[in-house]
Amino acid sequence: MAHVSSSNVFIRKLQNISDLTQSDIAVLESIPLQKREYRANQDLVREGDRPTHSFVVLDGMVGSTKLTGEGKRQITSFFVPGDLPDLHGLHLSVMDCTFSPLTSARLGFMRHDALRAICNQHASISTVFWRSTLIDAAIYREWVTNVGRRDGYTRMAHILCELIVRLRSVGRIEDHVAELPITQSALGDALGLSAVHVNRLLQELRRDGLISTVGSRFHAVDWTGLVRAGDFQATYLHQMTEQA
Amino acid sequence: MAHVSSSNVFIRKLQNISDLTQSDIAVLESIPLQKREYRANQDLVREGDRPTHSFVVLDGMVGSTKLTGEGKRQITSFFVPGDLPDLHGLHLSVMDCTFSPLTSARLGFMRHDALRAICNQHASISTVFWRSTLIDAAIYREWVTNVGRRDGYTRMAHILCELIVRLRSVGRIEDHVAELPITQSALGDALGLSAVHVNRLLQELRRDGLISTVGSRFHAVDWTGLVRAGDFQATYLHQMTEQA
DNA sequence: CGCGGGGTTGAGGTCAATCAATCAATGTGG
DNA sequence: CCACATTGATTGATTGACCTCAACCCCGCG
Repeated sequence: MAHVSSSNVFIRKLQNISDLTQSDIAVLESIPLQKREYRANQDLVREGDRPTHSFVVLDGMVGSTKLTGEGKRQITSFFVPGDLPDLHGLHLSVMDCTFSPLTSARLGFMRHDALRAICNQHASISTVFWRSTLIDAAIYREWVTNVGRRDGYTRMAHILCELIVRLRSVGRIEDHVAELPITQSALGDALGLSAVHVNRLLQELRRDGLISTVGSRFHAVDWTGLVRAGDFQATYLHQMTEQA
Repeated sequence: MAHVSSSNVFIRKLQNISDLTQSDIAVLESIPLQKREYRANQDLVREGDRPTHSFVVLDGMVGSTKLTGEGKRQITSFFVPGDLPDLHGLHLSVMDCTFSPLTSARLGFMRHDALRAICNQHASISTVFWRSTLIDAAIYREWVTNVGRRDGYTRMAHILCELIVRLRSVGRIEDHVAELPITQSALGDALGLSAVHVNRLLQELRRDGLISTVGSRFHAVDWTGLVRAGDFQATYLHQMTEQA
């Protein structure tokens, strides 16, 4: 099940959100990547940390999480292969959230000083990185809306749509089948719902013929139905190639 | 009731989040500002638009809002004087949310091409702008958490704390009294709550001696109590000068 | 084999939504 | 200047979405 392009998934993602010249790509490929493997729930970067590296997701899924004073966890965003979850650390010295893998994951770490040097020398790359963080922000905005104003059923369908579109854009999906080995309780923490309720919502989505699951494989049986049920419009993902 | 520094509130805000050199400031001051007045709820920029300008809030409050398919409104963030709500338009061509003033407001519009030119010539200013958008993103993250995992009472206290800190950092607050002429239903749309419930929560906060209100003036009678009740830590605002 | 994590199910409780009135403040046209 | 409309705040009663608690099942694993 080895995927093509291990370190290149990151370039593929950036190509998805902007036009890169050949020389840009060459520069990006030259960035030294320190690769490491993680198991789920091993914290990568913690709230309060002052990291010296940012990382790219090569395989698996990562979540940015926050804990409330009451000890409840909120996942504020998912990150899929190609994403740069904590790129903002480049200009925000102290982390305001924790990053942890939601599945076993392979990550590539890049030194901040190397990234800064590249940004200074290559305005176009600086812009791409900026743009990447802006899309993250757009996703956060959508999540505020999702959690704040959509009911559980819609919310769940919405997040599945988002994941499927994002995974597809980096070639991690054939047809409408996504490999999502995340727990229902992680889904709950992302949606602001309890794990129990997540379970029932998934049953409802299955009953309505929108999805089917085998183990950790999610199949969007009725994609247009899922999109409709999830009140989902992909514009907030700001991809260059529009998804169906 | 005229405030000092009309167009300079924007520079003051940027100084709050980074070190600016005198020459940076001179450049920022040279940006042509087209000033305009708005009344509450007049849309400024709409979801789907491709704006050619970004704007700075000079007076009043602005919200970034989204509508769900069901017609429910979510405010995904508040913006106070000095803020650049749609600076992301510089690198994200099509807007994924609508900006509208929540109070009567005075705004200053800046041409994108002028901003891009400045970013190309002054790396430090480009970085400040980037950083500003990253802080917006950090606020969105906190809002996801607030809406997703805190109960109404805490949520309300939290947002009041955020507003007070942000307003204070641009000199819009004496003591702990904030002028917030926004409606309770706008507060509800920001918190993912109904206007009715907002009303009851405010009563509770008053009853508990945390705030008092006279018309649109919010007074944080017991600031530390409010901070505690709101589970509020200002680190996510990434201000250089730590607030008490 | 026993343990533990994750998924599933049922029952009961609660926070907050909805519906519906009332009231105050403001504005408007005749 | 007053009848009337409008907007926002407030209150009460009812409903419902989702939570919590608690059990049970399944499966992989030491």
